[in-house]
Amino acid sequence: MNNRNIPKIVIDRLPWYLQTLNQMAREGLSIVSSLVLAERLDITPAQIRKDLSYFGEFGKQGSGYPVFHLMDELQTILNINHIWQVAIVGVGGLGHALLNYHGFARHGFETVLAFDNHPNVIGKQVAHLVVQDITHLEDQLRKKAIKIGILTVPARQAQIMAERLVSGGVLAILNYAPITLHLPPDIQVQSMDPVQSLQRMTYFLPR
Amino acid sequence: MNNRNIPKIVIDRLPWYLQTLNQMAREGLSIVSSLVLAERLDITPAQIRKDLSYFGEFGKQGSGYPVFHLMDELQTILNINHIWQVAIVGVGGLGHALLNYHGFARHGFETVLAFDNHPNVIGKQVAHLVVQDITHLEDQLRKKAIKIGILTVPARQAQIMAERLVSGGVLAILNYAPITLHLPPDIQVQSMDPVQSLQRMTYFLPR
DNA sequence: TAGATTGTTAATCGATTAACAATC
DNA sequence: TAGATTGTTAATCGATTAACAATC
Repeated sequence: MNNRNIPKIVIDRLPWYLQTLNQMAREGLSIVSSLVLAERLDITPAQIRKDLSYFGEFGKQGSGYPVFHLMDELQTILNINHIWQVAIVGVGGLGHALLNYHGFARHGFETVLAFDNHPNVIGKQVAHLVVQDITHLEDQLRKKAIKIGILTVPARQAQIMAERLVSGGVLAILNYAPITLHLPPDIQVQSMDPVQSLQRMTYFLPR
Repeated sequence: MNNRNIPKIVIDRLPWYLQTLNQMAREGLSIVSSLVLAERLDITPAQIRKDLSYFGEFGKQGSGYPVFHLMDELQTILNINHIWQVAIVGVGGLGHALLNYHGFARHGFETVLAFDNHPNVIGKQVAHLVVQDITHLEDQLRKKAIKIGILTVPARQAQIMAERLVSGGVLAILNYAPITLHLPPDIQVQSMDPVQSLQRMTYFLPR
Protein backbone atom coordinates (compact mmCIF):
# COMPACT_ATOMS: atom_id res chain seq x y z
CA MET A 1 0.00 0.00 0.00
CA ASN A 2 1.17 3.40 -0.99
CA ASN A 3 0.13 6.34 1.12
CA ARG A 4 1.18 9.23 -1.10
CA ASN A 5 -1.44 11.40 -2.74
CA ILE A 6 -3.23 9.50 -5.44
CA PRO A 7 -2.86 10.96 -8.94
CA LYS A 8 -6.12 12.11 -10.49
CA ILE A 9 -5.32 10.16 -13.62
CA VAL A 10 -5.36 6.94 -11.61
CA ILE A 11 -8.89 7.69 -10.38
CA ASP A 12 -9.90 8.38 -13.98
CA ARG A 13 -8.87 4.86 -14.98
CA LEU A 14 -10.74 3.01 -12.22
CA PRO A 15 -14.23 3.24 -13.78
CA TRP A 16 -12.75 1.85 -16.96
CA TYR A 17 -11.19 -1.09 -15.09
CA LEU A 18 -14.52 -1.65 -13.39
CA GLN A 19 -16.44 -1.67 -16.65
CA THR A 20 -14.07 -4.24 -18.12
CA LEU A 21 -14.21 -6.42 -15.00
CA ASN A 22 -17.99 -6.27 -15.27
CA GLN A 23 -17.80 -7.58 -18.81
CA MET A 24 -15.36 -10.31 -17.78
CA ALA A 25 -17.60 -11.34 -14.90
CA ARG A 26 -20.49 -11.69 -17.34
CA GLU A 27 -18.24 -13.88 -19.48
CA GLY A 28 -17.80 -16.17 -16.46
CA LEU A 29 -14.26 -15.24 -15.48
CA SER A 30 -13.66 -15.45 -11.74
CA ILE A 31 -9.92 -14.73 -11.55
CA VAL A 32 -7.99 -12.34 -13.74
CA SER A 33 -4.28 -11.60 -13.82
CA SER A 34 -2.95 -8.10 -14.46
CA LEU A 35 -1.60 -9.46 -17.73
CA VAL A 36 -4.98 -10.63 -19.03
CA LEU A 37 -6.75 -7.48 -17.89
CA ALA A 38 -4.00 -5.36 -19.44
CA GLU A 39 -4.35 -7.08 -22.80
CA ARG A 40 -8.06 -6.36 -22.76
CA LEU A 41 -7.49 -2.70 -21.94
CA ASP A 42 -4.46 -2.36 -24.20
CA ILE A 43 -2.20 -1.02 -21.43
CA THR A 44 0.73 -2.54 -19.49
CA PRO A 45 0.13 -4.96 -16.60
CA ALA A 46 2.51 -2.88 -14.50
CA GLN A 47 0.21 0.09 -14.74
CA ILE A 48 -2.75 -1.88 -13.43
CA ARG A 49 -0.75 -3.31 -10.53
CA LYS A 50 0.67 0.10 -9.69
CA ASP A 51 -2.73 1.80 -9.87
CA LEU A 52 -4.33 -0.78 -7.59
CA SER A 53 -1.41 -0.68 -5.16
CA TYR A 54 -2.36 2.89 -4.22
CA PHE A 55 -5.42 1.47 -2.50
CA GLY A 56 -4.41 -1.90 -1.13
CA GLU A 57 -3.39 -5.45 -1.98
CA PHE A 58 -6.20 -7.13 -3.85
CA GLY A 59 -4.38 -9.90 -5.71
CA LYS A 60 -2.86 -13.29 -4.97
CA GLN A 61 0.65 -14.11 -6.15
CA GLY A 62 0.61 -16.94 -8.60
CA SER A 63 -3.02 -16.54 -9.71
CA GLY A 64 -4.17 -12.96 -10.00
CA TYR A 65 -7.17 -10.93 -8.83
CA PRO A 66 -10.51 -12.45 -7.85
CA VAL A 67 -12.87 -10.64 -10.23
CA PHE A 68 -15.84 -10.10 -7.91
CA HIS A 69 -13.70 -9.09 -4.98
CA LEU A 70 -11.79 -6.57 -7.07
CA MET A 71 -15.05 -5.15 -8.39
CA ASP A 72 -16.28 -4.72 -4.83
CA GLU A 73 -13.08 -3.00 -3.83
CA LEU A 74 -13.19 -0.66 -6.81
CA GLN A 75 -16.79 0.23 -6.02
CA THR A 76 -15.84 1.05 -2.46
CA ILE A 77 -12.86 3.13 -3.57
CA LEU A 78 -14.97 5.03 -6.10
CA ASN A 79 -17.63 5.62 -3.46
CA ILE A 80 -20.32 3.93 -5.52
CA ASN A 81 -21.23 1.17 -3.08
CA HIS A 82 -24.52 2.92 -2.41
CA ILE A 83 -27.24 4.68 -4.42
CA TRP A 84 -26.61 8.28 -5.47
CA GLN A 85 -29.64 10.43 -6.17
CA VAL A 86 -29.28 12.74 -9.15
CA ALA A 87 -31.11 15.81 -10.48
CA ILE A 88 -31.42 16.67 -14.16
CA VAL A 89 -31.68 20.31 -15.20
CA GLY A 90 -33.02 20.86 -18.70
CA VAL A 91 -35.56 18.49 -20.21
CA GLY A 92 -35.06 19.04 -23.91
CA GLY A 93 -34.19 16.27 -26.33
CA LEU A 94 -31.07 15.25 -24.48
CA GLY A 95 -32.69 15.52 -21.04
CA HIS A 96 -35.51 13.29 -22.29
CA ALA A 97 -33.04 10.74 -23.60
CA LEU A 98 -31.11 10.67 -20.33
CA LEU A 99 -34.27 10.36 -18.23
CA ASN A 100 -35.21 7.32 -20.30
CA TYR A 101 -31.73 5.83 -20.09
CA HIS A 102 -31.66 2.80 -17.79
CA GLY A 103 -27.89 2.76 -17.45
CA PHE A 104 -27.90 5.31 -14.65
CA ALA A 105 -30.14 3.29 -12.33
CA ARG A 106 -28.35 0.10 -13.27
CA HIS A 107 -25.13 1.60 -11.95
CA GLY A 108 -26.56 3.13 -8.82
CA PHE A 109 -27.40 6.61 -10.06
CA GLU A 110 -31.08 7.29 -9.49
CA THR A 111 -32.60 10.30 -11.26
CA VAL A 112 -35.04 11.70 -8.71
CA LEU A 113 -35.60 15.28 -9.89
CA ALA A 114 -36.04 16.92 -13.29
CA PHE A 115 -36.33 20.64 -13.93
CA ASP A 116 -37.07 22.93 -16.85
CA ASN A 117 -38.13 26.52 -17.36
CA HIS A 118 -40.49 25.96 -20.27
CA PRO A 119 -44.27 25.91 -19.62
CA ASN A 120 -44.75 23.23 -22.27
CA VAL A 121 -42.64 20.79 -20.30
CA ILE A 122 -43.28 21.75 -16.68
CA GLY A 123 -45.75 19.37 -15.09
CA LYS A 124 -45.35 16.78 -17.83
CA GLN A 125 -44.35 13.25 -16.97
CA VAL A 126 -41.08 12.15 -18.55
CA ALA A 127 -40.06 8.58 -17.85
CA HIS A 128 -40.67 8.11 -14.11
CA LEU A 129 -40.57 11.81 -13.19
CA VAL A 130 -42.80 14.87 -13.36
CA VAL A 131 -40.82 17.84 -14.62
CA GLN A 132 -40.69 20.63 -12.07
CA ASP A 133 -40.47 24.37 -12.49
CA ILE A 134 -36.86 25.55 -12.34
CA THR A 135 -37.88 28.15 -9.74
CA HIS A 136 -38.03 25.33 -7.20
CA LEU A 137 -34.53 24.09 -8.00
CA GLU A 138 -32.55 25.05 -4.88
CA ASP A 139 -35.42 24.19 -2.51
CA GLN A 140 -35.90 20.73 -3.91
CA LEU A 141 -32.18 19.98 -4.10
CA ARG A 142 -31.76 20.93 -0.43
CA LYS A 143 -34.86 19.02 0.61
CA LYS A 144 -33.59 15.82 -0.98
CA ALA A 145 -29.90 16.55 -0.19
CA ILE A 146 -28.90 15.99 -3.80
CA LYS A 147 -25.15 16.10 -4.41
CA ILE A 148 -25.02 15.32 -8.14
CA GLY A 149 -26.55 17.31 -10.99
CA ILE A 150 -26.77 16.65 -14.72
CA LEU A 151 -26.84 19.80 -16.80
CA THR A 152 -28.63 19.56 -20.15
CA VAL A 153 -29.63 23.16 -20.80
CA PRO A 154 -28.62 25.38 -23.75
CA ALA A 155 -25.09 26.83 -23.56
CA ARG A 156 -26.21 30.36 -22.67
CA GLN A 157 -28.03 29.15 -19.54
CA ALA A 158 -25.44 26.64 -18.41
CA GLN A 159 -23.22 28.84 -16.23
CA ILE A 160 -26.14 30.31 -14.28
CA MET A 161 -27.81 26.93 -13.84
CA ALA A 162 -24.52 25.42 -12.70
CA GLU A 163 -24.22 28.14 -10.07
CA ARG A 164 -27.78 27.46 -8.95
CA LEU A 165 -27.03 23.75 -8.65
CA VAL A 166 -24.07 24.64 -6.47
CA SER A 167 -26.08 26.98 -4.29
CA GLY A 168 -28.58 24.13 -3.89
CA GLY A 169 -25.76 22.05 -2.40
CA VAL A 170 -24.69 20.07 -5.45
CA LEU A 171 -21.01 19.07 -5.41
CA ALA A 172 -20.65 17.29 -8.75
CA ILE A 173 -21.96 18.33 -12.16
CA LEU A 174 -22.12 16.29 -15.34
CA ASN A 175 -22.13 19.08 -17.91
CA TYR A 176 -23.55 18.48 -21.38
CA ALA A 177 -23.49 22.15 -22.36
CA PRO A 178 -20.64 23.08 -24.73
CA ILE A 179 -19.06 25.67 -22.46
CA THR A 180 -16.40 25.61 -19.76
CA LEU A 181 -18.05 26.15 -16.40
CA HIS A 182 -16.42 28.41 -13.83
CA LEU A 183 -17.17 27.12 -10.36
CA PRO A 184 -15.45 26.91 -6.97
CA PRO A 185 -12.49 24.51 -6.99
CA ASP A 186 -14.14 22.00 -4.67
CA ILE A 187 -16.95 21.38 -7.18
CA GLN A 188 -16.40 18.37 -9.43
CA VAL A 189 -17.20 18.87 -13.10
CA GLN A 190 -17.12 16.44 -15.99
CA SER A 191 -17.98 17.82 -19.40
CA MET A 192 -19.43 15.89 -22.30
CA ASP A 193 -19.06 17.95 -25.45
CA PRO A 194 -19.48 15.82 -28.57
CA VAL A 195 -18.11 18.56 -30.84
CA GLN A 196 -14.86 18.71 -28.87
CA SER A 197 -14.60 14.92 -29.03
CA LEU A 198 -15.07 14.99 -32.81
CA GLN A 199 -12.44 17.71 -33.12
CA ARG A 200 -9.97 15.53 -31.20
CA MET A 201 -10.32 12.90 -33.90
CA THR A 202 -10.33 14.96 -37.11
CA TYR A 203 -6.73 15.97 -36.43
CA PHE A 204 -5.73 12.37 -37.18
CA LEU A 205 -7.88 11.93 -40.29
CA PRO A 206 -6.46 12.31 -43.81
CA ARG A 207 -7.00 15.88 -45.00
CA MET B 1 8.45 25.81 -34.33
CA ASN B 2 9.09 22.44 -32.87
CA ASN B 3 9.28 19.47 -35.21
CA ARG B 4 9.19 16.59 -32.76
CA ASN B 5 6.17 14.34 -32.55
CA ILE B 6 3.28 16.18 -31.05
CA PRO B 7 1.95 14.70 -27.79
CA LYS B 8 -1.63 13.46 -27.98
CA ILE B 9 -2.48 15.41 -24.88
CA VAL B 10 -1.63 18.65 -26.69
CA ILE B 11 -4.10 17.79 -29.46
CA ASP B 12 -6.70 17.06 -26.79
CA ARG B 13 -6.37 20.61 -25.45
CA LEU B 14 -6.73 22.43 -28.76
CA PRO B 15 -10.53 22.10 -29.09
CA TRP B 16 -10.79 23.51 -25.61
CA TYR B 17 -8.60 26.49 -26.50
CA LEU B 18 -10.71 26.97 -29.62
CA GLN B 19 -13.96 26.92 -27.68
CA THR B 20 -12.68 29.56 -25.28
CA LEU B 21 -11.34 31.74 -28.09
CA ASN B 22 -14.77 31.50 -29.68
CA GLN B 23 -16.34 32.78 -26.49
CA MET B 24 -13.78 35.58 -26.24
CA ALA B 25 -14.37 36.57 -29.84
CA ARG B 26 -18.09 36.83 -29.11
CA GLU B 27 -17.22 39.06 -26.17
CA GLY B 28 -15.44 41.37 -28.60
CA LEU B 29 -11.84 40.55 -27.76
CA SER B 30 -9.51 40.79 -30.76
CA ILE B 31 -6.13 40.19 -29.11
CA VAL B 32 -5.43 37.83 -26.23
CA SER B 33 -2.20 37.17 -24.36
CA SER B 34 -1.26 33.71 -23.14
CA LEU B 35 -1.70 35.10 -19.62
CA VAL B 36 -5.31 36.18 -20.13
CA LEU B 37 -6.23 32.98 -21.96
CA ALA B 38 -4.52 30.93 -19.27
CA GLU B 39 -6.50 32.62 -16.50
CA ARG B 40 -9.72 31.80 -18.32
CA LEU B 41 -8.71 28.15 -18.74
CA ASP B 42 -7.12 27.88 -15.31
CA ILE B 43 -3.78 26.62 -16.60
CA THR B 44 -0.33 28.24 -16.89
CA PRO B 45 0.48 30.65 -19.73
CA ALA B 46 3.64 28.65 -20.41
CA GLN B 47 1.58 25.61 -21.29
CA ILE B 48 -0.43 27.52 -23.88
CA ARG B 49 2.68 29.01 -25.49
CA LYS B 50 4.42 25.63 -25.51
CA ASP B 51 1.40 23.86 -26.95
CA LEU B 52 1.03 26.41 -29.75
CA SER B 53 4.77 26.39 -30.48
CA TYR B 54 4.47 22.81 -31.73
CA PHE B 55 2.58 24.16 -34.71
CA GLY B 56 4.06 27.57 -35.46
CA GLU B 57 4.43 31.13 -34.25
CA PHE B 58 1.03 32.72 -33.98
CA GLY B 59 1.64 35.52 -31.48
CA LYS B 60 3.24 38.94 -31.44
CA GLN B 61 5.73 39.85 -28.72
CA GLY B 62 4.43 42.68 -26.64
CA SER B 63 0.76 42.18 -27.42
CA GLY B 64 -0.31 38.55 -27.66
CA TYR B 65 -2.31 36.46 -30.12
CA PRO B 66 -4.81 37.91 -32.62
CA VAL B 67 -7.97 36.02 -31.65
CA PHE B 68 -9.44 35.41 -35.11
CA HIS B 69 -6.14 34.48 -36.63
CA LEU B 70 -5.40 32.01 -33.86
CA MET B 71 -8.86 30.48 -34.27
CA ASP B 72 -8.21 30.06 -37.99
CA GLU B 73 -4.87 28.42 -37.30
CA LEU B 74 -6.35 26.06 -34.73
CA GLN B 75 -9.10 25.09 -37.14
CA THR B 76 -6.53 24.31 -39.80
CA ILE B 77 -4.40 22.31 -37.37
CA LEU B 78 -7.42 20.34 -36.17
CA ASN B 79 -8.45 19.70 -39.76
CA ILE B 80 -11.85 21.30 -39.28
CA ASN B 81 -11.54 24.05 -41.87
CA HIS B 82 -14.05 22.23 -44.03
CA ILE B 83 -17.36 20.39 -43.58
CA TRP B 84 -17.23 16.80 -42.34
CA GLN B 85 -20.18 14.57 -43.17
CA VAL B 86 -21.22 12.26 -40.38
CA ALA B 87 -23.40 9.13 -40.08
CA ILE B 88 -25.44 8.24 -37.01
CA VAL B 89 -26.06 4.58 -36.21
CA GLY B 90 -28.91 3.98 -33.78
CA VAL B 91 -31.93 6.28 -33.71
CA GLY B 92 -33.26 5.72 -30.21
CA GLY B 93 -33.74 8.50 -27.71
CA LEU B 94 -30.13 9.61 -27.82
CA GLY B 95 -29.89 9.31 -31.60
CA HIS B 96 -33.01 11.47 -31.89
CA ALA B 97 -31.55 14.07 -29.56
CA LEU B 98 -28.28 14.20 -31.49
CA LEU B 99 -30.05 14.46 -34.86
CA ASN B 100 -31.95 17.45 -33.52
CA TYR B 101 -28.82 19.04 -32.03
CA HIS B 102 -27.73 22.08 -34.03
CA GLY B 103 -24.27 22.21 -32.49
CA PHE B 104 -22.86 19.67 -34.94
CA ALA B 105 -23.74 21.65 -38.09
CA ARG B 106 -22.72 24.90 -36.41
CA HIS B 107 -19.22 23.47 -36.00
CA GLY B 108 -18.93 21.93 -39.42
CA PHE B 109 -20.18 18.41 -38.71
CA GLU B 110 -23.11 17.66 -40.97
CA THR B 111 -25.22 14.59 -40.15
CA VAL B 112 -26.10 13.15 -43.56
CA LEU B 113 -27.07 9.56 -42.78
CA ALA B 114 -29.04 7.89 -39.99
CA PHE B 115 -29.52 4.14 -39.55
CA ASP B 116 -31.52 1.83 -37.35
CA ASN B 117 -32.58 -1.80 -37.41
CA HIS B 118 -36.09 -1.31 -36.01
CA PRO B 119 -39.07 -1.36 -38.41
CA ASN B 120 -40.85 1.30 -36.31
CA VAL B 121 -38.11 3.81 -37.04
CA ILE B 122 -36.89 2.85 -40.52
CA GLY B 123 -38.35 5.20 -43.12
CA LYS B 124 -39.38 7.77 -40.55
CA GLN B 125 -38.18 11.33 -40.84
CA VAL B 126 -36.12 12.49 -37.87
CA ALA B 127 -34.96 16.10 -38.02
CA HIS B 128 -33.69 16.57 -41.58
CA LEU B 129 -33.08 12.88 -42.32
CA VAL B 130 -35.04 9.77 -43.22
CA VAL B 131 -33.84 6.83 -41.14
CA GLN B 132 -32.42 4.05 -43.30
CA ASP B 133 -32.33 0.31 -42.79
CA ILE B 134 -29.08 -0.77 -41.18
CA THR B 135 -28.64 -3.37 -43.94
CA HIS B 136 -27.61 -0.54 -46.26
CA LEU B 137 -24.97 0.77 -43.86
CA GLU B 138 -21.70 -0.11 -45.62
CA ASP B 139 -23.09 0.69 -49.09
CA GLN B 140 -24.28 4.14 -48.12
CA LEU B 141 -21.13 4.96 -46.16
CA ARG B 142 -18.97 4.05 -49.16
CA LYS B 143 -21.23 5.88 -51.58
CA LYS B 144 -20.98 9.10 -49.58
CA ALA B 145 -17.36 8.48 -48.51
CA ILE B 146 -18.24 9.04 -44.86
CA LYS B 147 -15.25 9.02 -42.51
CA ILE B 148 -16.96 9.78 -39.19
CA GLY B 149 -19.62 7.74 -37.41
CA ILE B 150 -21.63 8.37 -34.26
CA LEU B 151 -22.62 5.21 -32.44
CA THR B 152 -25.82 5.38 -30.39
CA VAL B 153 -26.91 1.75 -30.27
CA PRO B 154 -27.39 -0.46 -27.21
CA ALA B 155 -24.19 -1.81 -25.66
CA ARG B 156 -24.65 -5.36 -26.94
CA GLN B 157 -24.76 -4.19 -30.57
CA ALA B 158 -22.00 -1.61 -30.33
CA GLN B 159 -18.95 -3.74 -31.14
CA ILE B 160 -20.52 -5.25 -34.25
CA MET B 161 -21.86 -1.92 -35.47
CA ALA B 162 -18.45 -0.32 -34.88
CA GLU B 163 -16.87 -3.02 -37.02
CA ARG B 164 -19.44 -2.43 -39.73
CA LEU B 165 -18.75 1.31 -39.66
CA VAL B 166 -15.07 0.50 -40.14
CA SER B 167 -15.73 -1.87 -43.00
CA GLY B 168 -17.78 0.92 -44.56
CA GLY B 169 -14.66 3.08 -44.53
CA VAL B 170 -15.25 5.07 -41.34
CA LEU B 171 -12.03 6.15 -39.60
CA ALA B 172 -13.37 7.94 -36.52
CA ILE B 173 -16.13 6.85 -34.17
CA LEU B 174 -17.87 8.85 -31.47
CA ASN B 175 -19.04 6.05 -29.21
CA TYR B 176 -21.99 6.58 -26.86
CA ALA B 177 -22.32 2.91 -25.94
CA PRO B 178 -20.95 2.02 -22.50
CA ILE B 179 -18.41 -0.50 -23.71
CA THR B 180 -14.77 -0.36 -24.77
CA LEU B 181 -14.58 -0.92 -28.51
CA HIS B 182 -11.86 -3.12 -29.96
CA LEU B 183 -10.87 -1.82 -33.37
CA PRO B 184 -7.72 -1.54 -35.51
CA PRO B 185 -5.19 0.92 -34.06
CA ASP B 186 -5.58 3.40 -36.92
CA ILE B 187 -9.26 3.93 -36.09
CA GLN B 188 -9.95 6.94 -33.86
CA VAL B 189 -12.42 6.41 -31.04
CA GLN B 190 -13.80 8.82 -28.48
CA SER B 191 -16.17 7.40 -25.92
CA MET B 192 -18.89 9.27 -24.08
CA ASP B 193 -20.03 7.19 -21.12
CA PRO B 194 -21.96 9.29 -18.60
CA VAL B 195 -21.78 6.58 -15.95
CA GLN B 196 -17.99 6.52 -16.09
CA SER B 197 -17.95 10.31 -15.84
CA LEU B 198 -20.18 10.20 -12.77
CA GLN B 199 -17.94 7.56 -11.22
CA ARG B 200 -14.91 9.81 -11.72
CA MET B 201 -16.61 12.41 -9.53
CA THR B 202 -18.09 10.32 -6.71
CA TYR B 203 -14.59 9.41 -5.56
CA PHE B 204 -14.18 13.03 -4.45
CA LEU B 205 -17.58 13.38 -2.76
CA PRO B 206 -18.03 13.02 1.01
CA ARG B 207 -18.95 9.46 1.79
C1' DT C 1 12.32 54.11 -26.40
C1' DA C 2 10.11 51.48 -22.44
C1' DG C 3 7.00 48.00 -21.46
C1' DA C 4 5.05 43.82 -22.54
C1' DT C 5 4.80 39.31 -24.23
C1' DT C 6 6.34 35.78 -27.21
C1' DG C 7 8.95 31.37 -28.35
C1' DT C 8 12.19 28.31 -26.48
C1' DT C 9 15.51 26.25 -23.39
C1' DA C 10 16.55 23.84 -19.38
C1' DA C 11 15.00 22.40 -14.94
C1' DT C 12 11.49 20.30 -12.51
C1' DC C 13 7.90 17.50 -11.73
C1' DG C 14 5.12 13.46 -12.29
C1' DA C 15 3.69 9.23 -14.56
C1' DT C 16 4.88 4.87 -16.78
C1' DT C 17 7.53 0.82 -17.17
C1' DA C 18 10.90 -2.86 -16.34
C1' DA C 19 12.63 -5.78 -13.23
C1' DC C 20 12.61 -8.76 -9.35
C1' DA C 21 12.15 -10.41 -4.51
C1' DA C 22 8.31 -12.13 -2.10
C1' DT C 23 4.89 -15.46 -1.99
C1' DC C 24 0.71 -17.98 -3.34
C1' DT D 1 7.99 -28.19 -4.98
C1' DA D 2 7.85 -25.56 -9.51
C1' DG D 3 5.48 -22.16 -11.90
C1' DA D 4 3.14 -18.05 -11.91
C1' DT D 5 1.98 -13.56 -10.56
C1' DT D 6 1.80 -10.01 -7.24
C1' DG D 7 3.42 -5.56 -4.99
C1' DT D 8 7.06 -2.38 -5.08
C1' DT D 9 11.42 -0.24 -6.21
C1' DA D 10 14.20 2.22 -9.23
C1' DA D 11 14.94 3.67 -13.88
C1' DT D 12 12.98 5.67 -17.71
C1' DC D 13 10.16 8.41 -20.13
C1' DG D 14 7.37 12.38 -20.99
C1' DA D 15 4.94 16.56 -19.73
C1' DT D 16 4.81 20.93 -17.23
C1' DT D 17 6.84 25.03 -15.65
C1' DA D 18 10.10 28.80 -14.79
C1' DA D 19 13.02 31.80 -16.70
C1' DC D 20 14.78 34.80 -20.14
C1' DA D 21 16.67 36.45 -24.61
C1' DA D 22 14.42 38.07 -28.61
C1' DT D 23 11.42 41.30 -30.37
C1' DC D 24 7.04 43.74 -31.22
